[in-house]
Amino acid sequence: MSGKTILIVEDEKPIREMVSFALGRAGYSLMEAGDISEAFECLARQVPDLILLDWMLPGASGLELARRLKKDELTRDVPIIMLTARGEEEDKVTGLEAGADDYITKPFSPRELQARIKAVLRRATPEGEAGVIRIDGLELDIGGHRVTAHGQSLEMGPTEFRLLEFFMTHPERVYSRGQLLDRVWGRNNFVEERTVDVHILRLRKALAPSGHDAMVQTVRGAGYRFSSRI
Amino acid sequence: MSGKTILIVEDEKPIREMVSFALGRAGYSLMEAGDISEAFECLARQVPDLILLDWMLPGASGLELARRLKKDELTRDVPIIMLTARGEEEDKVTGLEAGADDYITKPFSPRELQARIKAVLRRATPEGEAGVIRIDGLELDIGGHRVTAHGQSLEMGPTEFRLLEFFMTHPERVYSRGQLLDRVWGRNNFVEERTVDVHILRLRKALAPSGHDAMVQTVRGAGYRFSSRI
DNA sequence: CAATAGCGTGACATTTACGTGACAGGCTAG
DNA sequence: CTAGCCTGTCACGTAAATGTCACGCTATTG
Repeated sequence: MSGKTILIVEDEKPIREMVSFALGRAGYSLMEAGDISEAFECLARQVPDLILLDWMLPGASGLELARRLKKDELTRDVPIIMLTARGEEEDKVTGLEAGADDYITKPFSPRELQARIKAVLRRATPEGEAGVIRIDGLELDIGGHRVTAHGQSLEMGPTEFRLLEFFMTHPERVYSRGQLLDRVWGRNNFVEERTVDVHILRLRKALAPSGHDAMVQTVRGAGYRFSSRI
Repeated sequence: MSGKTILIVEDEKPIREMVSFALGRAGYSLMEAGDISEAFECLARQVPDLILLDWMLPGASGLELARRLKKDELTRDVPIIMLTARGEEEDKVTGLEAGADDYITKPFSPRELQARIKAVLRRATPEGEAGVIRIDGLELDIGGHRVTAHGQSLEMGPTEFRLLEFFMTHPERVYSRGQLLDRVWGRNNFVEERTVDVHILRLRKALAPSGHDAMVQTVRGAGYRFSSRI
């Protein structure tokens, strides 16, 4: 439907074919590469909209490739999702440092993969340019990473900002702590669910000066909701 | 506490019992099937929230069952976790293509199983507009976890909300206290049947401000019914 | 009419869920 | 290196929710 092009760099053929099958059916255009040199061939032909990059590759590692991609002017803005084997948790940190936008632990399901891809593409697309969301006098400038109410600037930490960003793009709906961890913190991380409470508290404190803290609502036994209605 | 229902299809009884024990203690409602036909019996009775599906089954394979489940309208959206023996890597690919959402390699620990189940269930809830059910001026917004009547918000506890949600998705039909305990509280819990009465009372009180409490009707000797007709 | 089973309802103890302050570790800038 | 911010986790107190019971009312049965 969208016709986005995705490059997958993965040396294990079964996985590559599975991904190719699943994404092809989802309407994406696929380019496949089994190693680094093939990857560069593909990149020379067309700059994809997203890159799926295996962590373990013959020759140079996926990490190295990620670094090089992030240095090149042409591929700098192409989001990267790393594919890692289970238990390489430390690698995750290095991978994200190298410029990866997300990562998935193998084995993963097509459904999960599609969800991640959708999420990453949504984050990467020019939505950031246009983005000033305004609800009930509260303004969120995504590009400028700024929150204002009645001209007054509201200060908050990065996590609170992401939380508010998610809330303002998904208002009037309840999200459980688990869902918020998925959507705001990123998937498969090992953060306690109660941590969400603390950041909700911090977000409320940050919104308090303008009185918008009342929009962050607790739904007992269900989760939290951002709403202009009482 | 969530009361999600899980169907396990597995011919090896020891594994089935281990899983059943572990998940039962974790608060899930279990349905067990030893083969394909038993699986269909269970599915006819109730559509579960998740299916644990053994790869090797007598008769048709788990793969075949997965395919059929993904074709049926009712069970299309139910996530499936495949249970495979070690080293069936290719099967895994095929299984995921067939629509499985995840897979676990035997032997697995109850802890790992629970983690996977939790993860899959968390992702299963779709992003799209969860429907708003409206009966006779009473509106139930499932996604927003809200009940309104004529723009006025009606407050109630979590259990009352689940009860009303069940009633509004199954109106015009009488349910016994036992059935309500099964469907709203979840199976295998040890709650007195008379407790249902109390929550019916609380639900009626919550609906009273708009006069919709009359829709919760007592059928003497049989149970309760939610109906717009008097 | 009396006896009885079924149901409504207020009260209460316990459990659960949530808000909140405090704190240690990590990261960054100076 | 140090100071300061951000983050995740914990512990504790409080408010809400839950399950159970007892009592009384009501419909049903004989």
